[in-house]
Amino acid sequence: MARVRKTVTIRDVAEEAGVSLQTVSRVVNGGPNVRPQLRDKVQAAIDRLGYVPSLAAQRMSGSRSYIILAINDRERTLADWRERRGTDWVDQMLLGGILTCSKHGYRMMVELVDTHSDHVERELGAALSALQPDGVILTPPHSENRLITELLAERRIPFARIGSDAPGPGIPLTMGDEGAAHLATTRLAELGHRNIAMIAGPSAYSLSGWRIEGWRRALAERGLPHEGLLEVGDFGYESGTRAARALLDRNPDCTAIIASSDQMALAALEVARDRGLSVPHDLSLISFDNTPIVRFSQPPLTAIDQPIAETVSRAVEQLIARTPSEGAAAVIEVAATLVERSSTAPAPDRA
Amino acid sequence: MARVRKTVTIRDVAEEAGVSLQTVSRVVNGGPNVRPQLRDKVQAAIDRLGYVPSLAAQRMSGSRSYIILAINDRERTLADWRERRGTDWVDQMLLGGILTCSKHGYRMMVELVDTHSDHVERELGAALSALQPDGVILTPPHSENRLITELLAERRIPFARIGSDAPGPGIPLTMGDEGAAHLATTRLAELGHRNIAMIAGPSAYSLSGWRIEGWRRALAERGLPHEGLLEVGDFGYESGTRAARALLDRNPDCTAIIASSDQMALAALEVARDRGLSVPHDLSLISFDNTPIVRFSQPPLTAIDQPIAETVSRAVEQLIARTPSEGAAAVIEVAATLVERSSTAPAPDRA
DNA sequence: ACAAGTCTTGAGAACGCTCTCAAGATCGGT
DNA sequence: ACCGATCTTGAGAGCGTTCTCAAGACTTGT
Repeated sequence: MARVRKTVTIRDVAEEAGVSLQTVSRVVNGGPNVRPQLRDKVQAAIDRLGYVPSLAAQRMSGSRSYIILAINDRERTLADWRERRGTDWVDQMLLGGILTCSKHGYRMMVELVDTHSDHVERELGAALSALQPDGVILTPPHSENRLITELLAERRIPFARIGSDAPGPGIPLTMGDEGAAHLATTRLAELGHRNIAMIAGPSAYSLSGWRIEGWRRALAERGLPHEGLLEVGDFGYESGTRAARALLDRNPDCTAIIASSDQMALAALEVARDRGLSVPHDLSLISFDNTPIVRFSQPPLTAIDQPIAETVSRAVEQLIARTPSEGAAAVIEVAATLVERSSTAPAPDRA
Repeated sequence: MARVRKTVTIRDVAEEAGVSLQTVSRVVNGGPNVRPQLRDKVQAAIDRLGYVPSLAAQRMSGSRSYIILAINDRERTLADWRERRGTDWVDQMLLGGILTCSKHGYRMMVELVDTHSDHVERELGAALSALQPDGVILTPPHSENRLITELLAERRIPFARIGSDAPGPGIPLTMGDEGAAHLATTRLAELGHRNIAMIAGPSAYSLSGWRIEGWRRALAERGLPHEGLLEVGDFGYESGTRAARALLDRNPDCTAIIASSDQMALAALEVARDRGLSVPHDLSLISFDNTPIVRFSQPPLTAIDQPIAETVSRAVEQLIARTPSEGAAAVIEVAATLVERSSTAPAPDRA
């Protein structure tokens, strides 16, 4: 491959191959109706020159921008990040997206948007105008933000809503939260636990509700109680501490807790330790997320693995396929799985 | 702000304000020589229409692309990510970069490149041609990859080399590895440890060497031994297990270990536990990285905090300032700090 | 062998922006 | 007031690509 001094343009290739710009463009984009012989000749010139089309120019000429924009909550992301909180949400999502994007010749960009501000519309609008992405991926808690979904629908930009199953524009994807909570609860019930508590996430997240539902359903199926066994946190460590304390104070018989985030679970673990409760001997713990921090705690936590990367990957594929997003797309569900480690054990005997 | 149906272009603004395109462009780019009165009028039109210049078009017209490209090692990143290994390198780097970029109106993109393949040049070349970034950030182990740095220099794209202090094109930035290792070692020596071991990283990373140097220097300053106290790992958990075992087998008197990554340190912690050694009572541990996993282990680990975000942020700023990268830039060093937790204690008495 | 397609190729405009350069307006010094 | 210098504004070209549309080369059916 020849060393390149100046940017190689489609014009250089056309000249090199002795054809018109249009023909080169056709070859590059795999267009039909090009004689095989000519196609080879052009391809050879492309390889020889190391030509790669400029994204900017492609975008300019009215075709796609080949960019997928992923929207994250700025506030939360930054807090997690600055304090090294241990959420690998961005990691998972970005890498899951990047991989799938690049497989299709797309690129992924991350945008942090502040949900609470009333600038949302402006911030997002600016990003959309500047980037003109071919698709947008919304993550909780943006997924069901009216302002955002409407803006996107209005601009006719295909978008995916992760963690939302509501009808409306955009492709909805969920990670099976109801089922996962049901699974975790059932697993604990099978181990003999009868007072299974839940530390839920904030109600602004739909998935918080789904998880509560799954937990309730499993409990109801077995005639187990749920009164007084629910606490709400904000996914953060401190809120987990508060919730676990309240739960344990109120329910001396509680032998199992499901936490809606790894951090809250770790906080519960700490609370248990403080009170001389052994995990899993006296108290079983299951967390949601399965981020890396949960593998190295003592004991390592049993956790529901949220298939973030896989979900984002699916979202990207949907967007690239450009499903005619109009007409209520069916909800895509990527199932979460239970990763058993050492924080769960049969309920202690105390007949 | 008016609801936008079609993309607002600079032309719309010009019309709205009754001026020429050029004038709008000047106002947008803060150009000089525009009468305040006119400037206000144009600005009003911009706000009214919600105009935001298209990145693609800006790039096309020969100005900057407003894109900074961050290059990461594909293999390593993907392994870490798939197995949820707990490196928050990408997170830190991306977010540190995004924040600083957006502060200056730039965007950051992440590219995963495979160092080992001989396609490096092609892969990277393609990314550069497609994106035409205004600057590139190289992370270890790419920072000193000749093929890459030469390609970048040749294309006259300003770039930063993180974790490299070698002379040559590109802005070198380091995180004070030598000093950090020296600091950690000294701290342990002050606690009375006399046999302080190090589990280093692979030699392909310059920082591995720097850390060894810092450790050696601190040891030498106090007349402490280093023979047989060095093991090399690959930053991964398993290699840490191997190294810790070898170290402890060979040096029964070893009471402190510095590991060149959190995962290797956690592995050492596990090895200690297996052998009935209490951390920090029998064995002190200090790790490099300070990723979130290290806060929730038992005990939480004392660690050298690598200021990745800050470093990337500095790199971005340098690139945007477009220092005439020619002419050996001075090495920029962002100092690492020691975060003391509970894995370090005075050396056990065994006179 | 001829009209009526179908393939293949190319010419030229268009995308939204910034650059260069020139023209008109304003200013300062004598 | 007058002339050159400086400010302010605008017209037009050009960036690298794809789109539309038309022209020429080949087929095919009768």
